[in-house]
Amino acid sequence: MKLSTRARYALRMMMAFARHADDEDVVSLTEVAKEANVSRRYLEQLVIGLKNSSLIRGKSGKGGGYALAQPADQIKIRQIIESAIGPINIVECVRQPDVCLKADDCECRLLYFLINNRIISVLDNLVLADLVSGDHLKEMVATLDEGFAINTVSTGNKLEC
Amino acid sequence: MKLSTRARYALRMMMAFARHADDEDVVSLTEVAKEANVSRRYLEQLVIGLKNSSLIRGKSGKGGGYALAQPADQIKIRQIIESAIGPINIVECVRQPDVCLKADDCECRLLYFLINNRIISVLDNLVLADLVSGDHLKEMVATLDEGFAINTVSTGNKLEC
DNA sequence: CCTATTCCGATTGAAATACTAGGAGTACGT
DNA sequence: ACGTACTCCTAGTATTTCAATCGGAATAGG
Repeated sequence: MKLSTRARYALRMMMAFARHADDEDVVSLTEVAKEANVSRRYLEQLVIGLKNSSLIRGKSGKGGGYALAQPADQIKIRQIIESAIGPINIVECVRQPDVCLKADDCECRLLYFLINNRIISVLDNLVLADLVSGDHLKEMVATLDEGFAINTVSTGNKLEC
Repeated sequence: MKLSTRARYALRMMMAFARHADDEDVVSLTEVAKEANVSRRYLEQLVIGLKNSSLIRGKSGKGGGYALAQPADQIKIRQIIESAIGPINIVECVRQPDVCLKADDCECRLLYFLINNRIISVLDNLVLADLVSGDHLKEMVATLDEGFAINTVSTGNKLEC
């Protein structure tokens, strides 16, 4: 039940492209990789998905790189994540009932379906711009119940998120 | 982003125990394994977590087995799943900000925190009894948006869910 | 023509997951 | 007392997924 690095790096990259959206210029993966302290080679293969989903456009050759293909407030977080790890689908049977004999009358599947939809609905209702500015997110977190208070004490030294 | 077999088998087992809750009797893993078409040996190690969380009680020796330790309407789905796979935590930094240097000011973490809470809130608001009867679940699914309609055509021959 | 980049696929390495197996301890029935 | 059918505990293996590396072709700017 973990979100893979593929998804997390994709988000980070998109945030980097969004921050440079003012420049007409593209941003090279070498830059992004340095900034995020991640292997450029790895980002190279993740970025392909983003491009195939038309979220960014690439420019080859020297001085090349990537830039957002759409405004940051029109790119849903879901699109970014799904372009990195495929359709959100916590259990196979949710989207592909044909993998399971009992799928059409399975209580568990209803549960899985609900969970899946909750996840999708968060990701559908947030856009890249929200992630860059953070204000909207902070509001949403603030409206949560007491028991769900976010812990903000960080004492570590690695960079993980 | 998949729900592991550990979690799914744990749910299936709990459903089996819940169905026999009328009998004062316990249900053996041999039976459950046969019913669910899964290795008994594997279930044996999954069931330990359920027992340690006091969701079920075990009875050793011949004629032994397991039974719910609480009424099915007081066991949250979250308890079952967390006893199988540990605390719901889609990214490390959500619960343990100390793994990341930037955790206390990270937009991504806010996003991960929101997703995590959505998942937890579904699992907290459903109980084992809901899973056994299915009515409550069907209601909840029915209230979802059009776009989220559940597909119920099953043509497969395996048992996956 | 040199260099910095995107672009594409294959391969390796590491870690998590799924499952198997051995065997000790416990209780019931005969 | 003995066989049987369980729980219970731990170790090991096999499989799959994930993360990351690598080689190299194509593209474009200077």
